[in-house]
Parts: sequence; C-alpha cells; structure tokens
Amino acid sequence: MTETGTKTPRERYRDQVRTEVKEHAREQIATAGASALSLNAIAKRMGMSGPALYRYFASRDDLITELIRDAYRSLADTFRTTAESGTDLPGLAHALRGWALDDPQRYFLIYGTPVPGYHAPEDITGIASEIMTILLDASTGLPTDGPTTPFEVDLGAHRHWAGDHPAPPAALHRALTFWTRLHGVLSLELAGHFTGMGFDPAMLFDSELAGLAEQ
Amino acid sequence: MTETGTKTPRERYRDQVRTEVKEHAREQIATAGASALSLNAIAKRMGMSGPALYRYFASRDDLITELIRDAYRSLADTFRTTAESGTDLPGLAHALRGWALDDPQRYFLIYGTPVPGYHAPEDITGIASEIMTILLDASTGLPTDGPTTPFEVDLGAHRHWAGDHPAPPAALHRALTFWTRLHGVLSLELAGHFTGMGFDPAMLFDSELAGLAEQ
DNA sequence: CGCGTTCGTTATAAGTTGTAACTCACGCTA
DNA sequence: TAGCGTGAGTTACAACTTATAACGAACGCG
Repeated sequence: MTETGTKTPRERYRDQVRTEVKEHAREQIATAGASALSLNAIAKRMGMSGPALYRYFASRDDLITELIRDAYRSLADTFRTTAESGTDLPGLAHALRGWALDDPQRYFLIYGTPVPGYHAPEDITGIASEIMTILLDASTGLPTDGPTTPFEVDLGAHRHWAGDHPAPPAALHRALTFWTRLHGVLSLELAGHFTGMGFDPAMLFDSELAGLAEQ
Repeated sequence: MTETGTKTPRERYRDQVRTEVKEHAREQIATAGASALSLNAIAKRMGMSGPALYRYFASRDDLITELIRDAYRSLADTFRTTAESGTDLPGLAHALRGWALDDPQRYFLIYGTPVPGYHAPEDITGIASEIMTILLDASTGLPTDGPTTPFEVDLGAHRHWAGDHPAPPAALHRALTFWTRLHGVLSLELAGHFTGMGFDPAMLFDSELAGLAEQ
C-alpha cells in the first residue's frame, strides 16, 4: 500500500473509471442478472459512448471475469478477517451466510450456473485455494469421532487440492462437508426455493451447522 | 398415446416443430449455456428464417420457460418411477444424481443461478411440490432418533409448503436436509468445483448419503 | 513548451430479439 | 370437388447488442 504514490494521474483516473464501471455493473447484475449486463447501458449511465468502455475492459466477458475475481477476493477477505479474529468454524459459517445475503448475485458469480466453455484464470483458482486453506485451518484440531472411512483414506492420499495442507483426513472431510452442506442450504435460499415455505432459512442453516459440529 | 388421433394434421406438425426447436435449444444450452441461446441460430439450423420461430414460441424467455418446465417434468417423472419401483431414500438419491449427470445444464435450469425478476408460472411450482411430495412420502416411516428440535416444531406448524403432508416433523426435516445436502454436493460437482481435486465426487455423494441415513 | 500517449468520439460491421406486412399452401367445410 | 379461411414462412424493418477502426483532442511528462 506504500506504493500508491507511484501512480501517475492517468493511472489513478483509469482505476477510478474502472471501479465506477464495475459498480454500475454490480448494480445492473443485482437488478437483472449477469446475462443482462450491457456495456452500452453502463456507458450511457456514465455519460459516455459505448465503445469508450473498451479502453478499460477488453470485452464484456473480461468485465464479468473481473467481477468474479472481485467476488472471490471479497469472500477470501471476509473469511480471512473472520478467521484472524479468532472465530471458530461456526463463526466462519455465519460470516459466509452474511456475506452471501449481502449480495446474492455476487455469491452466484462464484457458485452459480457455470458457462460450459468458460475456464477461470489461474489467479482466481489461487484465491479459491486460499479460501480452502482458511477453511482447512479452522477444521483442524477439532476432536474426531468415529472410524476413518475409506473415503477419508482416499482424501488423505490426494490432498494436493488442499495445497498439501497437513490436516488429518477427518479434517479434510469435515472441511468438504462444511462447504457442501452450507452451500446446499445457502444456494437454495438465495435462489428463492424456500420462499413461501413459511419456515426461517436461518434456522435450517443453523440446524445444518449444528449437525456439522457433532459429526 | 392413444389420443394422438384426435389431433389435427396442423397440430401434429406444430408439435413436431416445437419439439425439434427444443431439441436444438437443449443442445445449444449444453454447449454454451442458457444465456447463449439464440432463436436465430436455431432457425438457421432448421433451415428457416429467424422470425418463423415466433409462430411457435412467443419469445426467447418463453422458450426457456418451456425448457425449465420440461426439466421439472423430467425430474418429477424419474422421481415418481423410482419411488413406484419400491426404492427407498438412497435409491431416490442415486436416481437424482444419475438424472443430474445425464444433463448438467438441465439441472441448472432448475437449481442454477436465478434471474432476479423472473417468477416461474403456477404450473411449474405445482410440479415442484409434486417432487417434494414424493420425497416426503419416502422420508416418512423411518425411525427417528433424538429429541424434536425447535426448528422441527416450527416445521410441523408450517407445513402448507408440503401440501399439508401428514409426515412427522422429523420427516419434514429429513426431507429438507436430503434436498439441501445432496444439492450441495451435486451442484458443486456439476459446476466443476471438484475438478482437479483428485477425489471421486461419487464417494463424497455417498458419504453425505450415509450421513443422512444415520441421522 | 512541445510531443506522445491515452481518452473519447463517430462510423461501421455483424450479431441479436421482436414486429409488421405480405404470400402461399394446407386442410376443413360446404 | 371447389373454395375459403387459417396458419406457416417469408422479407423488411426497428432497436438493440458487442466489438473494431479511424479520427481528434486533451492531458501530462520530459
């Protein structure tokens, strides 16, 4: 952060415009979904012509990729600060839910419907593994009950996806189920599949979290 | 199938073209995602001009809604036939996974990223509750262990979402977690979030299924 | 102060969805 | 069987979209 002074006025202006474009893009995505994102509409709202935005983003997909990167970055940051403040696995879970509810479409930018051909850039997968590492750190050290399953043996053998994290196989398994179960409740809630069902999604979330703790 | 004779030739032709359009649409969606679906491209592949398709579908969204309806119908059918053949909850789970893997984009048509403004037509929510009823039927009658949680009391009180299904509160809870947990694993697998992780998604799925049984 | 980089513009190409108006042919009915 | 109406497919068009190209102007660095 000490190098901000080295930026030229043009660079600062450029960054400012880029963030403003992304703000409008986020607003537009929250309103009508990512597929309805229009560079032209953003340009008009910013008071300039359509093609001008191509000075700042190579293409529409490039802008969306940037938003996906920001989403990952944002999730990794909230995870990291939450973990650094000494909170445990349930704390991480509630941080996740709060983050997701804060901007559902941002959540779906990461965990939503994949575009068949699309492959995320290398640095994005790096952030994803950063998130996984934080989750693994929090999963380690808890008491493990029950015998080690064949699946956990398999997990212990192939842990390169965890950055070769030195967690016991049960912890790897716990982190994985933490991820899948909370995503299961959360994504259905955010997608509106529980609307009109009368029960409180937060209670179902906490119920799953409780089941996660005693396993 | 015995009532096909009551249709006029024009109706039969119309139905044939409609299904052919939907086949091309499904193929296009599987290749490049739902957002890349183009009526023009479909028309050209079928050897006719773009606007001709508007005789068969009122709009692009109308076609997509039709595909969503078909997806729900297809899932309800496989669920129903699976349940009718006497299979239990695990059988239902494997039927679900097989159905999802058979056409991932069809799964995401139902459970993928929601479009903010969109509301599914009434009949589609009807099919959704049909699916839920089958799941509730299969969830009823299993032994319930552990005390009834406050959440389950709440579920028992607001069961109109289940079509007032006469299942014990624990069964309502079981059906809900069946849904959320399997969706959690399945959606992450289908979205490719497990690729390159080295473990077998089927084992994680079965592990979750096992945890579901002993709860 | 000048010069080069960068920004924003308009023009244009090639797409898209969707409407309007016009043929034409199919098939029901008289 | 003859005719007529309905529905299918066409082209033309409007209003969008993404994206490129070429031009002018302004900004800021040396």
